[in-house]
Amino acid sequence: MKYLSALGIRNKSSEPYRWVVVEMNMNKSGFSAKPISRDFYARDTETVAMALLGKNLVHHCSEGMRIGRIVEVEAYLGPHDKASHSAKGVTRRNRVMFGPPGYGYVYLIYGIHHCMNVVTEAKGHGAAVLLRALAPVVGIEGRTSGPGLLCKAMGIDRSLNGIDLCGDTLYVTEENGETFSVARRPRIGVDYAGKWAKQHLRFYIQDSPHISRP
DNA sequence: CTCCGGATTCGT
DNA sequence: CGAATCCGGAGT
Repeated sequence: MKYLSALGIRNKSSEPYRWVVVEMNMNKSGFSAKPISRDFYARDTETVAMALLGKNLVHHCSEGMRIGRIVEVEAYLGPHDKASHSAKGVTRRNRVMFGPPGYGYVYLIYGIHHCMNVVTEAKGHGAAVLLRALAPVVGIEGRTSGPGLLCKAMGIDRSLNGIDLCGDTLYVTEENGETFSVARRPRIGVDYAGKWAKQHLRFYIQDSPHISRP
């Protein structure tokens, strides 16, 4: 059963509400928005990366529903991309990247932080898009700019590695927001990757105040 | 088994 | 700029 629902949103009690209209349906957690389809992910990785900008990431976790609008991502193209985890071939850690599209690849970095990716392209390709920053929408506490902080604010950790993003727990939804310009820059923290470090595979919403780095 | 370093963040 | 802190991947 589907509903159109208007959510009143404010991040601080001193701010006015703004209203967001979303298509929702019932699931085990109560209300949820509709996940985008697997076909969306089964495309060229740069295309998926840019298309993710402006969409909402939704997580129904034990503390309730959390939603953030995706404002910054990085594309990791496959085994030929020396900055990608998949450049080392299939391993225990990265095997989700080589699986079918539309699944979450979540790993621990520097022993402290989690990073969340969405798997793209056909099964076996080994590509993904890293989610780097969100704008808070619903249920978010703390900062959301930077891949580790994004995961912390959304309640995402390695227990969600391999999760089906076409399911009803963690997924991406359409958002009817304002139009925006997309900026391209080199990816962050991949200086070891030679010429691949120079490729402009980081995408973000121009002028968003929630970008992790300019 | 040991060793090295990382798609980061925070505090100095 | 260095510490935190753990695990994956490579080498012995």
